[in-house]
Amino acid sequence: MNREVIPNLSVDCALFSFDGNQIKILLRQEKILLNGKTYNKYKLPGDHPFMNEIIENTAERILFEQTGARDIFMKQFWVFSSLDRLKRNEVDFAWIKNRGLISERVITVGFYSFVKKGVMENQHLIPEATWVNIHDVQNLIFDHEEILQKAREQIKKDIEHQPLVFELLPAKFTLAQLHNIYELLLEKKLDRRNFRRKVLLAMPYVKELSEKQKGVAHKPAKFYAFDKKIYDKHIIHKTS
Amino acid sequence: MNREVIPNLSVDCALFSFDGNQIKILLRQEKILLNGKTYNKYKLPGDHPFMNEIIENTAERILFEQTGARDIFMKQFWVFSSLDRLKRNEVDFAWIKNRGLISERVITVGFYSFVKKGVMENQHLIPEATWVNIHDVQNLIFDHEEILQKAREQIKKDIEHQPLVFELLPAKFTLAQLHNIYELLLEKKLDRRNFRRKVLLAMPYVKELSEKQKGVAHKPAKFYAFDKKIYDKHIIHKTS
DNA sequence: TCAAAAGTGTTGTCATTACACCCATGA
DNA sequence: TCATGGGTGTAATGACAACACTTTTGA
Repeated sequence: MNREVIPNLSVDCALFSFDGNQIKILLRQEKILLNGKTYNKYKLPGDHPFMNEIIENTAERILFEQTGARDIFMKQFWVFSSLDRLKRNEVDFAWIKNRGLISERVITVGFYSFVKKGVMENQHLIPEATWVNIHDVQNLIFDHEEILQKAREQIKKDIEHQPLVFELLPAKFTLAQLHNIYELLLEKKLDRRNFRRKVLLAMPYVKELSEKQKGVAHKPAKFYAFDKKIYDKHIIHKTS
Repeated sequence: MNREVIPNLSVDCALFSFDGNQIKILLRQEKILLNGKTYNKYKLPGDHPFMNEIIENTAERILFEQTGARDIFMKQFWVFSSLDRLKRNEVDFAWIKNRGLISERVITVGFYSFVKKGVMENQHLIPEATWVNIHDVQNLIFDHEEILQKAREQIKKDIEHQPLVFELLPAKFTLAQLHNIYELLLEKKLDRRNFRRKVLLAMPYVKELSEKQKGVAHKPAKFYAFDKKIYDKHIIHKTS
């Protein structure tokens, strides 16, 4: 592969995961040297596309490099082209200069992506990468706060119409987990009973399994699974 | 302004208009010379961003250059980065070479935009630009067919939640025109009575005017107008 | 008086909301 | 036996779909 990169374009990935209770974001911890002082900043993983690489592959490559996992769900959602996005802050700009300035003008394509906790546990996260609870995110470099915010807004829209949340859940999950994820991503309360009914009636592709939770100090919940085949059939039916 | 451009990035604009009956797309007619023959192709207007220009301004500049109009509504909707997008066809690639090859690899950001017919009529369209009925679009260069298609899909989603169609209508319009636009953009029939009721009840920002149509050989329709102030108030109320 | 589009109401169905109690389990 | 979260049903309301006739105008 041709390793020459496109200097004025990059891809940044907001990678989301769900640990059973909370939404987590993958951030890279960056120690930045400036005038003899070290600053700690966090950064969404990103990179420049190679000259002969489509941006979806760039995103895939970034995610693989950070997590060791492939076939992670992802979607481009916005292009950020502000003129000063790398230079709003002296410390941030030092990050660029310290790694050898490619260009002062980089337009970036934001991707958001979802990874299952189980997939992550089988892989080796690189040392600089850390999962941060979405409510504890701070100290982001460049315009990465804005990128993350925009990702969250886009996700709110997208999950209403597409079965994306299953990318965050293990193959077997309980309705309480599903409920929890929707509440966290949409940032609003959903009535538990109405939610269950809606899933069971309006999402025939969420299939009940025979298995139940074990070892919990309350009535064990049934497990469910997302059935892609039923989903595809269902959707073709809906849009025709 | 620094006129150096970003070589590997471009902006392409799918500009929509409504002539009262049909949706039109602005295309540039391109005569391409290859091996002594001339080929006719159509192209969405596009250009490279300047090195110190945000892509939204690039889109604005493109629209102004083509139509002479400013303050046209627009929105970025997707990034197209396929490796062969400029080279799928020998004739298309000749277009690039004939104007001085900047780069064989150009990733493009698609914008869609809406312009009112009235605005256009006060301006001077450049000679190469022509309004083509959306159903008659053919012979597009590069991947512009795909870009246009994706724009139309995005528009279908966006107009369900945002008052974008008013950007296509004159300040005064009839409900029949509004109905017509929705049917054309959504590519489906909408019951006329239900549509009217929904507009009148669910869109309080579509205000009835006292004026009526004149000189039509049937019962004259009332004019309506989009009231942005009421819309803004209404929306703040809805999302809070 | 005709053609053409504007304008208007009702009814049935379905989706959404609000809301409270019993169940199964491990500690 | 208690604490914990799982699981269930009903009634009221609102949104949406289907559907046909009368009105106003210019020709």
